[in-house]
Amino acid sequence: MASTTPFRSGTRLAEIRHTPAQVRVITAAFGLFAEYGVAGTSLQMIADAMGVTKAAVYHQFKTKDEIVIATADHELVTLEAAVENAEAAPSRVEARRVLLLQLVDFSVRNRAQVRAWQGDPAMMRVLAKHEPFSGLTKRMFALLADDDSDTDWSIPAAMLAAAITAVGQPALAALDPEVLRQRVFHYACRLLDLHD
Amino acid sequence: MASTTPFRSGTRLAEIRHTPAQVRVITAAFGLFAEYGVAGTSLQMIADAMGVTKAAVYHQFKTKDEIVIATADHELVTLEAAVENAEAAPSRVEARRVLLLQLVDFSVRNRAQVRAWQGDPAMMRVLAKHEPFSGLTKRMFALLADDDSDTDWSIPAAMLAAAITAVGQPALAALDPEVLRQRVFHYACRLLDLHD
DNA sequence: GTCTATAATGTGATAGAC
DNA sequence: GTCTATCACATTATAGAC
Repeated sequence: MASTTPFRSGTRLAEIRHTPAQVRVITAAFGLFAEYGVAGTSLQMIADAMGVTKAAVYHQFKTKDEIVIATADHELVTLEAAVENAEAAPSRVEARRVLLLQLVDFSVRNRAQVRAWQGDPAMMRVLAKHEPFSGLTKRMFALLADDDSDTDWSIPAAMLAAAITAVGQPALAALDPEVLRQRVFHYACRLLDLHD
Repeated sequence: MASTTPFRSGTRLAEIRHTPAQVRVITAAFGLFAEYGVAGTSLQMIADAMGVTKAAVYHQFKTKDEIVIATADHELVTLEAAVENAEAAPSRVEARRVLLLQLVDFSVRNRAQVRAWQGDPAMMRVLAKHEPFSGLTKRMFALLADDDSDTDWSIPAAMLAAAITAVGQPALAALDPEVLRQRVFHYACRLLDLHD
């Protein structure tokens, strides 16, 4: 039976079990969400992309919202690992550096998906009610704002998050990933007044 | 620089005639687009927000895409004015400064709308095929990149555009507009290595 | 300009056969 | 797990009355 789960501070680990069939739905759905938005993606489009019928998709997830949450959880695993790496850093300055590097790396590797992920109202509506997401956001914010000064970090943090996801813009699609990684990291450091 | 401005080749002025009834549709639609996204907003929702029926909305615009384009044009008038003000500046440094100030001011005044405007895939799909928008984007980019160095401005320009629209994030909703304006401008200048 | 009525299609979702 | 078939409802869109 389910005894008291060893989750630390209410934040559940995003290590959720998904069957291979569910992962296929998640992969197809996430790509379509990035291209057409959550509201602009129908179950029929997901089924067509997988080469199956709507009912087959419904056998894996009971509702469309469950698919949205599952795609989010699937990505949150990577973000959670990045945050945990940063939290394990020896100093606060180093922790910020590690977090930034990993956020940039994560965004560059996903590009368009990351941009849609934070821009879509329908996606944000479900993520706002999703504890693992809000918990991760708080931990990231704490890492960024944890310094001696009495600066209000809410504005630069919000601008940083938005600026990093700019890697998904069509105008930058042709750029080499390594160049993009380095230069986005450089400008992100400048935004936060860090040395890179 | 201001003397050589007869360059309106193909770029139509966004002074498009809209009847009062059409403006009422545009206003209602744009608010809903910001909250639910374009794909997540139905004609029924627009009609309900206006207190009329669907057919009354259809009488003003033949298709949903026409409503999307009309809302864009309605906002582009303000952006166009900002670009023209910047282009009329006496120097390149001053032109950039004027453009930045007006972009920030415009974004703060609209907040959530601006964020949805550039984040929604459905909105971007119609704007990409819309010449007045791509023309304005090119003129803004030219103002930002117009300097002596051989720097590639595509990355910081994309990050800047995204960072400015961060003013629409829910976490910053409670902040005083004037504070938001000043601090976003400050960080935007830092991103571009300008003095503010 | 706004209404009622309706067409044609797409939507999320369910039931039951294989 | 996937399929066919179907449901109730919402969607874009049209036609014609007031």
